[in-house]
Order: sequence, then structure tokens, then C-alpha cells
Amino acid sequence: MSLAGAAELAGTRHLADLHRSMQRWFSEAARVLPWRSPDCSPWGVLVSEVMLQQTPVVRVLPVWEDWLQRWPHPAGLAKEPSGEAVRHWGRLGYPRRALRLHAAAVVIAEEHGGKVPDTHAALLSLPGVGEYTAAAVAAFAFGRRETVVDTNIRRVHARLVSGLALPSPSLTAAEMRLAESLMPDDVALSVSWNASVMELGALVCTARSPKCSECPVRESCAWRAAGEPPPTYTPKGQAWHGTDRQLRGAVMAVLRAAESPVAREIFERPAADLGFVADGATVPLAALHRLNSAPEQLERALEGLVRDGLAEMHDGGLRLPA
DNA sequence: CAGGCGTGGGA
DNA sequence: TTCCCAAGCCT
Repeated sequence: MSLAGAAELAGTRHLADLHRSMQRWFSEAARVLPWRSPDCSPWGVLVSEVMLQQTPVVRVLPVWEDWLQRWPHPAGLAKEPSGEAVRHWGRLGYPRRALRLHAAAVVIAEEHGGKVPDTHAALLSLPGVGEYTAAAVAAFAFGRRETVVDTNIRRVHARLVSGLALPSPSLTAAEMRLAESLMPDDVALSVSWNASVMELGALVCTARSPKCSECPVRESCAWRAAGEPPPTYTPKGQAWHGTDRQLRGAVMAVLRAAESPVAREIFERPAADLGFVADGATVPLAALHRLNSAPEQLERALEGLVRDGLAEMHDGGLRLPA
């Protein structure tokens, strides 16, 4: 990063101006989201943060509403079989998150009196909660001064301060130090600073085709000043077609739709004779068959799902954990 | 620590 | 059509 740039920003009047500009922009440009409501419980914030991991807001909204109505408190979810969490996760993706959220609810019910813990350390110990999520919940649900660093914030810092098109592939110690150096001292202001930088990354300072003309801090942007140089590396795309991942997703879609355990042969047989599988399961089953995977790969996918706790054997068939 | 882990919409 | 990627976590 540009140490000179960071030093110039930190501890100067310039930094206070930056905080002010961002706060003003956030107050008028921020999206209205249910988990930002003052009425939203810490549990609602935690659920939103986990759902938002690697998942766009628009897809999270309906599932979050369903979850919070169904399980307004962690204790309610804790009483359910973990498979119910997975079933109601729907097609959000990364269903292990549902499993971990359920496990977190159990820990909260049993060890925290049913209340979401309010410290970074306690949050971090919950399943599925890493550095980012712990900081985000501590800040946004409990008003704490936390150095929140997510992909949006990393990108904004990379451009605004370091003059780079994109941050490095993985989070570095230097980035954490930079993020800390930019934090307002005031607690309330620090919370809105975290939220506003994240929102700027999500709405304006986007990965592709950023809307610099709408940026409230474009005059301070090191990347813009440098002539918007291109990224210095090319992110490696994730393979999808033909992967175990794709097959696992197809199997999970079947299990979510099935009302009874699905026999192994059903996963291999054409979708025609599925009399003993619930109607709702035939569509995802047809999609699975269309993948036309090798038996060995199917075996690997099913075993992987069982190993991960996303499915279990019952009556010789596979089902969501009951 | 590099790689595995879902999904669907937009460029 | 293909590729990219969206508030990461865990091993």
C-alpha cells in the first residue's frame, strides 16, 4: 500500500473530512434493509450476516424474512432438527452455513442464556462466525467500535488509499493496520463509518465498472489520481461445470424437496419411475440426472454430504438430518 | 494456507 | 454463451 497515503490520511483533518463525507453520503444513499432497522434484534443481525456471506442482498431478503418469522429467537431454531435449517435455507447456497447457524443457535441457547453474545471474542467462538462476522455483529448489533473488514471495505481501501484497482487475493496484516488507522475514535461514528464504507463498496465502488461520478470521496481517491490503473493480477475463476460441488448442489435440491428418504438408486435412475418420491422432488431430480455424472462422482458427492452433516442415512435412503 | 464449498443474475 | 462474482469460513 501507499504508506505515505495512509500516513497523510491518518490523524489529520483530512481524515475527519473523509469521515464526515462518508457519513453524509450514507445518510442519504444507504439502502433500507430490515436488519438495519433499530427494531432488529441481535439475532436478526447475526442471521443476516451469515446469510450475506458470499451472497447478494436481493437473494437474502426473502429467506431472512422467512427465518426471522419462523425463528424469532435462537432458542426456537435450537429446538429444531438441523435439517429444518437446511431445508429453509432454500437455494441461498453454501448450505453448511445453515448447519452452522443452527449449531450457533444451540450454543447461544445452552451457553448464553438464549441471547446472542455481545463481545467479539464470544461471537468468534460461535460456529460459522469468523473475524468479519464477529466484528460486524459486535458493531452493528451492539454498537461496538470494531475494525470491520470485508471484501467491500478492502476494495474501497485499496482504491481510496493504496491506489490499487483491487485488493490482494487474501487479507494481509498491512490491510488490517490500514483499516484500524482509518477508524474514527468516536464509537458511534465508528459504527457508521464501517457501515458506510461497506455500503460504498456495494453500491458505488464496485468490483466491475465502479460509479466514480457518484462517489462522495472521489477527490481523495488515490486510484483515481493515479489514472485508474488496471488490476495487477487476474483472479482465478472457480470451476463449476462437472464438479462435485455442482452435483452436491443438485443432490441437496432433491433432499430439500423430498418428504421421505431418497434411495440411492433414485439418484441414478431416470426421473420416470419415481412413484415413491414426493412430486416436488421430481423436478430437481430430473436436473440431477441431466448432469449425467459418473457413478464414482455421485458416490463421492453423497459421502461428502453425509460427512459434512448435510444429509444422513435412514431406512436405506438419504434425507436431511432429522 | 490453498482449496473446497452453492447459487443465480448481470456484464 | 461464458465468465465473473456477492457482507467468508473452515480445514
